[in-house]
Amino acid sequence: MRSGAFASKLADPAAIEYRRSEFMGVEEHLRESVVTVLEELVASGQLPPEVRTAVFSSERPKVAEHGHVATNVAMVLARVAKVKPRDLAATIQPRLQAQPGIRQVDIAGPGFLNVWLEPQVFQAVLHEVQQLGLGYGRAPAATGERVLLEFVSANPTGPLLVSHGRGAIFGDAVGRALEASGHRVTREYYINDFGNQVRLLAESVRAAAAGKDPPEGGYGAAYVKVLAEWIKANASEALKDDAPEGLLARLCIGRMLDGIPGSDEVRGIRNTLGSMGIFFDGWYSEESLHRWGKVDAALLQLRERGVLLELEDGALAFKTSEGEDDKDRVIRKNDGRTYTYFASDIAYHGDKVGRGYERLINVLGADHHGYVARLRAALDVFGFEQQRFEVLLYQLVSLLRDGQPYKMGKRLGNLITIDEVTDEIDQAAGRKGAGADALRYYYLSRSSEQPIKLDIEIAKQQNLDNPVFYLQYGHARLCAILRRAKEVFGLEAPRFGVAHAAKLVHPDELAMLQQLGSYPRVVRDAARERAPHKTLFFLQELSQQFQSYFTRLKVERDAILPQSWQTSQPGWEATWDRDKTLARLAWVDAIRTVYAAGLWLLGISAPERMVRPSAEADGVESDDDAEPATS
RNA sequence: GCGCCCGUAGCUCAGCUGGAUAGAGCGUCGGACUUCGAAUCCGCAGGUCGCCCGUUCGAAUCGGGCCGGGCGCGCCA
Repeated sequence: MRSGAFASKLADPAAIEYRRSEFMGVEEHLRESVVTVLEELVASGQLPPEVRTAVFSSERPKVAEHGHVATNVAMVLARVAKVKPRDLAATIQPRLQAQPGIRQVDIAGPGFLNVWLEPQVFQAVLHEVQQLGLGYGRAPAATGERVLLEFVSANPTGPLLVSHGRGAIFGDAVGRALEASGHRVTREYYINDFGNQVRLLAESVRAAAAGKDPPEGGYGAAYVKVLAEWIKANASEALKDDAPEGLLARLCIGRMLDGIPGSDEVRGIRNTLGSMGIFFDGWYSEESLHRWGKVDAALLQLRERGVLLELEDGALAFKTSEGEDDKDRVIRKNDGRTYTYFASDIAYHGDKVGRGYERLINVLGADHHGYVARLRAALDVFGFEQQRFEVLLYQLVSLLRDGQPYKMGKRLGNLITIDEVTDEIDQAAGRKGAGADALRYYYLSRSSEQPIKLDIEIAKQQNLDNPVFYLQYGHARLCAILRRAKEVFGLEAPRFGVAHAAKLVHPDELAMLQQLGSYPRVVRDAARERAPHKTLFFLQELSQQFQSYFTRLKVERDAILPQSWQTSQPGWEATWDRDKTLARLAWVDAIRTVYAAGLWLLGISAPERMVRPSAEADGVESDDDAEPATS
């Protein structure tokens, strides 16, 4: 089951087949070669069969002098083989060197095997990328688990705030990563449209419509007044004293979700998410759980399981303390009829189980950590295996303003919404969607386990030197080369041909092919570890490699496309290596393909052109410059 | 007090299923434009990987203990 253990794969023929069909790049070429050599040594009795249990590395060394790829196999096997690492390395070395595609093998340090490969091994990556196009790196679709991914689920009693953005973006990126590794993902937003907060919103709107202050604990931000105006104009009957119970609340929630046309304050949660490329398959209403009797039904199951406890004061509790939780949790208050949110959540998760998913994933902010044990207890009652339930906690976003802690409050009227931040960046960058890209990049450039400090002012204004534009620029630049090739020289990237590929011999070109070859592994790891930031760091590195190469070519008086200093010479075409240009175009196109695939996994757009902003011209009052508090 | 997360360059962060000389961006300083897109590239400087023990050929990485910070421990959601 452990990936990396060649033994388990050899033991299972099907696993071998799977592995062979799974392209894993240059490192995997060495891994296979090592396995072949070890099998030879086992067969000839020079190594005990136990070496098959070993887990060894095959990776690109940090320094170029250590080869294209290196493995620690001799060090790992030394103990079980009862030989010194360097002696074992010496046994493996000549046989490994004889394997196809391997040019040279050195023994180094405590027993590393440093390996240099033939160019064909790298060039094969180009073939693979061309074959699969944007599907490169992705597992076959719909071969994995059926997953229910619940995220955001923010209270619809207000617009989505920048802090909600992290959960939304992280959850969406996890969903994309899971899909890329073959899982079938259903995205769901649980709407808390029931209970006290909703009632408070309705009362606050009623008060605002009458020109009064909100009730104790109510909502006082600007959007409440906008809601009140809309209700007055479009559904004033809901404000009457004899209006049906809950009508006003339903109208308010409806507007918070779908927005009020033309209003910046109430743009609608669905629209906010949609503008960031985040779409849900389901919007599950808490209120409907009650309306359809699912809460009562769930509690009946709990009662039958004997996990309910009547408290002395009339309240009803779930004996969650029999599990991991540290105390029992009340599900019906001591008035004997009011359910807590936990009652709804029990029913909701019971419903999820009933829908037959193989895996349930909840994305929650770290402040909900204490809630996990409760959910596990509930899922236990419904017979759902704990291993198939995951809670992904992301650490919180703390807001700063000009370096000082910034407290948001629903009554303070100082809410910073996602829309507000993305709008400002859109405007500064002169492109709709730039803000969403920037926010996505910012949140995905940190591990979910890392707390984030977000400075509002910098988030809104510091945008032209935002690293997201570096990535996008890299992509646009690749597109520009391909565009120019076609428009000026009538050349298009050719299909893979061995003769063309053989023209790719520049060390940087081979190194980048190696990098492209590791992309499928990055996708797999990002999905398996629920760590989309790994994809982002991969792309960052890819971009750096290319831009560095591109400048280096210039220094070396070389170029992908013929330059004016060449074409201005009469008869220049006689000395032009046209096949090399074609090979490089194919190579550029492969990089662009992986680039676009990776950006898609992050939900960041991959523009083919970027309009360069006039740097200082509109420089957002740049006199109080720099003070790089954040990022 | 208990639980989870974090502590790596001046700042923001990667690296953590143990591997060779710990990386990137921003910032500082110095270089590279005849632009296949310079929103770029190259270089210099910058580190007790919070501290202490332990595990072993080898620890930023694993285990234990401390120190410091964030969050949680509601009949709120």
